Amino acid sequence: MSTKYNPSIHNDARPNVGVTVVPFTYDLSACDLKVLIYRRPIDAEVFPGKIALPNGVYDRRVVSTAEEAAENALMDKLKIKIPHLDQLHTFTGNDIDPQRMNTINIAYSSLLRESEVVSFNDSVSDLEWISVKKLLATSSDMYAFNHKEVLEKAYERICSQAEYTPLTTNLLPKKFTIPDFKKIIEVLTGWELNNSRFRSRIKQSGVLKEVKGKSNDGFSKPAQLYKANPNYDGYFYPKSLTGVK
Amino acid sequence: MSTKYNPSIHNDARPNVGVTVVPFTYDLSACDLKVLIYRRPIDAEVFPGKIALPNGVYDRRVVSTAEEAAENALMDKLKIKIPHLDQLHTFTGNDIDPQRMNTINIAYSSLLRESEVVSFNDSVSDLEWISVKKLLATSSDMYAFNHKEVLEKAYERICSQAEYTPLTTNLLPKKFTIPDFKKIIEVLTGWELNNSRFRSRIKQSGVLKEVKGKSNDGFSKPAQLYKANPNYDGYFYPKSLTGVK
DNA sequence: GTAATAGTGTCTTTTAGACAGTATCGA
DNA sequence: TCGATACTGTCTAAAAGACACTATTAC
Repeated sequence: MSTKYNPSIHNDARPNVGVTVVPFTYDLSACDLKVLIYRRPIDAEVFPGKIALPNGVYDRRVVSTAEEAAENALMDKLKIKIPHLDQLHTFTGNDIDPQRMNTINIAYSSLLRESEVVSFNDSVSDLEWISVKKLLATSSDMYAFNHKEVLEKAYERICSQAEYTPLTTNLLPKKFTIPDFKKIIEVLTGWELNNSRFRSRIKQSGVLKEVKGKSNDGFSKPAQLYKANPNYDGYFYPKSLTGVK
Repeated sequence: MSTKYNPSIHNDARPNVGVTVVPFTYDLSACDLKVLIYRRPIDAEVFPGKIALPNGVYDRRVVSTAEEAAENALMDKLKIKIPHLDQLHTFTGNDIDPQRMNTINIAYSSLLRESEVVSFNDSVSDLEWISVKKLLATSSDMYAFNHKEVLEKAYERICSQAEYTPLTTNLLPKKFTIPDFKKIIEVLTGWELNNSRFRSRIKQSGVLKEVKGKSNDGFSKPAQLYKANPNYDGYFYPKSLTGVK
């Protein structure tokens, strides 16, 4: 690292670098977490027809950060400009690419609101929002690259974060109800939450802010709308998010 | 990523890739977290004389994973074979290297036992174990590359993990006392822990295993020795590690 | 004996858990 | 009115917090 930069000397040492994005959204009516995948073209030279997550090459002539490369990969698929991106993990090794290139794969997860992305479902035929639970039941050789491993890690992370951060509010509409918020945590953690506890914790912590308006599903009591408190920093009621029994 | 691998075509796109390791140890008698740094040579072409963390180039001809490159970087400095490595973050951009090369820096933290590394303190003159708190008070232009940023992130992570995982046991001797364990958590979190609570949690959780023998400092009651329970998985008493007042 | 730190017990306060009960909508 | 879900209150159980007390070492 201390030698002067000389492209012709250094190029040969350099590994192939790519980015992968795991775009999540949450289907509020089905209470199900979904991920965006595409099918590799039938005539692709590697992994034809396999399931893949949005990805791209990190080309230093085109981008200057990996976040930029990840944004471009999402943009390619969804035409979304400023997605919420979290760096997940950097995978390295010879077994990511079938040609056994020594590859570096910088993976991101992205939490998206259903309303912002769902319209693209039908228009592009190789794209699909698919239930994460269903997809994870699929054998890893149905996936391109190491994408099952990436998805597993991203899913594990999001479920774990649902326990102690309000990050999942990024998957809900901007205005949502407490039952919505409660439900998504229950879905991701597998717990059943105590209702009155949950509500008092929200009040105490200030994690949500009440906004004007009520939900109305047309056949039960309307619920107060809230938004995520943008100034809230830190854990979401550290630990008291324990389940019923 | 779908095009066949051809080095001559792809090389030009590839960024410079390096690894950085943040090696931590804990000075039990001073109750102080330390980090291993070296001074860049005076005649180095970049950052001469600056403070740097162990680092190295990721050369795809030499290593096949980033972990391997990180192990080599530590090995260079400390002759340690199998260090405990955690992937921290991957930094990317044009501002890591002064020549404004587009660089990818995969950073790791490493938790080391004092007994295993301290002997190298004196032998190599450009190496130094230095108090993290003191070092972080130093302006970022005393550091090489983005190494202050890397150190800050690693320190933040280790302090946060001290709250809810038993990871800090990797910084203690293999056999240690409950007061030792309590103290390191107090130092890293800045809390003062309730003694009887702390002990009952350790019993309940099974995070430690009692071993034969007692400590003896020569002037107070000897304390029972414990080791980290290798089968313990998950959080260390999720969240009940709250402080005194 | 004292100083010093290890380790336990016990009481009070806080928080979680269970669940009954009230509120507000559509039909 | 009823069915459905939102929301509140109250009692009990469990865990945290404060702190006094006992234990074991060197001197």
